[in-house]
Amino acid sequence: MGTTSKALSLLELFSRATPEIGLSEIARRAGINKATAHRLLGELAAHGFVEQVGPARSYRLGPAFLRLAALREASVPMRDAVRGVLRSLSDVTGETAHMSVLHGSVLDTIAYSYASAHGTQVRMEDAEKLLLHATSSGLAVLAWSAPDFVERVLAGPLVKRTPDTLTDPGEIRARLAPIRARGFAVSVGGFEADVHSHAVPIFDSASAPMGALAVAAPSARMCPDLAALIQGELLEKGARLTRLLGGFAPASFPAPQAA
Amino acid sequence: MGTTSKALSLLELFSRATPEIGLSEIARRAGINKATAHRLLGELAAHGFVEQVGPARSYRLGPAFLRLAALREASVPMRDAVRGVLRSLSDVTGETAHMSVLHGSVLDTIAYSYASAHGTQVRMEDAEKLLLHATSSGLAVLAWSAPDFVERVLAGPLVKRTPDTLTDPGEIRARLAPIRARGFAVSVGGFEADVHSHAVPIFDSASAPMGALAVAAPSARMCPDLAALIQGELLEKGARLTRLLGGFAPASFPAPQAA
DNA sequence: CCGGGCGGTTCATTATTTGAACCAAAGGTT
DNA sequence: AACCTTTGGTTCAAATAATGAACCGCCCGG
Repeated sequence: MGTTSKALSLLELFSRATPEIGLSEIARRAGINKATAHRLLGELAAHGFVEQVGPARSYRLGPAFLRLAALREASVPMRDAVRGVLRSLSDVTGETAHMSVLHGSVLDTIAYSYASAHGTQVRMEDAEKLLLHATSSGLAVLAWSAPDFVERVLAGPLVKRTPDTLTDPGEIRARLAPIRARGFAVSVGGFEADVHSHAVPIFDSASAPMGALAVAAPSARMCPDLAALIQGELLEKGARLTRLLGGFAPASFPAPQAA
Repeated sequence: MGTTSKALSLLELFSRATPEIGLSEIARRAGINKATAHRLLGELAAHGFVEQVGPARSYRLGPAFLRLAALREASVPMRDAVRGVLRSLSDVTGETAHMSVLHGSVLDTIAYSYASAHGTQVRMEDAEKLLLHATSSGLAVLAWSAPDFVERVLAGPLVKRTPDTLTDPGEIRARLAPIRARGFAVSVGGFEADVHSHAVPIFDSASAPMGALAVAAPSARMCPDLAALIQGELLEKGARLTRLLGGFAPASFPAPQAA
């Protein structure tokens, strides 16, 4: 791994749960020397990627991301399209909708939308990184991924997040064909207990799955009617989002109008 | 300069005008070897900071900024506050409002808002980086900056962007005291010809100027009434924004209610 | 069919990164 | 108040990683 990668990986340490971290803690979590961490953070800070704050001189993500995210949006409008789709999904289904994009072998949640209807909602604040084998979003992505990528994921350690998490490679592999046939994936309590979620893949311009659109509901509220509603909405909105982002569903993807 | 800084500075090459750049072009503009650029871009790409696109394999800013900008917003809510203030500023004044933050010795424009009123508007798309000596925003920041920082800026090369750009260190120095007394800075055609702009500084939690809030109007439309309106609005909205961002105006800052 | 541009790769040379040991300062505990 | 631990930050010789000229194969226009 290059020096630059080490520096960039320091940025991965920040999360909603830990938005500010001290020097020693960063070095410890990243598994690098304190002096090295200090120098790398200095370089990141010079470019506005991190900044120091407070009397403890803790580090947090810097202001450069405002500018760069705006620039990214200018060249690849995505946020607005995603937001609109999520809003309408959560409105219609009355449940939490979220979108995540593939990053290495995990899914990063980039946006979510809560419904105003119910008191209980599946919350997404603490689910920034989704595991491919443990979520409906992950299964949706795997189902349309290249076989060697799937095998690499299934070969790696499959963390058992909950008692219901699928960790048997064979079982997961067997689930992918039905997902491909129906166009969406389902997970019941695989990531968080008592959460029933549906997901459809979103494709890029090369027809490769680049992420997933999902609706998560409390298991207690799931029923055939709600499931049918969510599935129909996801297939329709997923197809629309893929188009909005300039992507194409592969020819093998089931036609959305097939009810 | 460290290796990491070189990699990060590649990100500065992207702009609204050039959102996608090829490998050779990147190496040329950054003044580094093609092989080096290739390796650095590879590391950036592995973390989602850039991505390759199209048959030409050009590079553009990557999707990681969506996630990181969202995280930055979660720890330092800024964008929403800025947006709201800008919107109301451009509505009330009928002119273009913009916000920029200090980054080294330039100002990065992070957001702007156009008014719906006039056909002619000062456009901000091509003004991502503002020079401190040539803009009202820059003068507003300089007026409340530490003397050694001011001297360092005035010592450096002062680019003459237009015939009206101030480039005499002595003259600029002399302008800062009146700015401090009134609370806002003015620039007439110093950055773009025929643009008349006003700006107030925005302060951070240490009462240091972290950026500026500005209103830019075509010179032809400027008159005493409009100037008075803009000045009053800027002082009020600037004070509010400083507070919204968790900052504090220094004791020396003129009270906004002093009409 | 020939340049000349492109993206990407190789490998010996070189300069940069690295980390143990070291500060001074700031709590916590006895 | 003496002590221990941990904090952010610094130093410098040793070791590792970055570097760039030359090199592909490719595609496009002449």
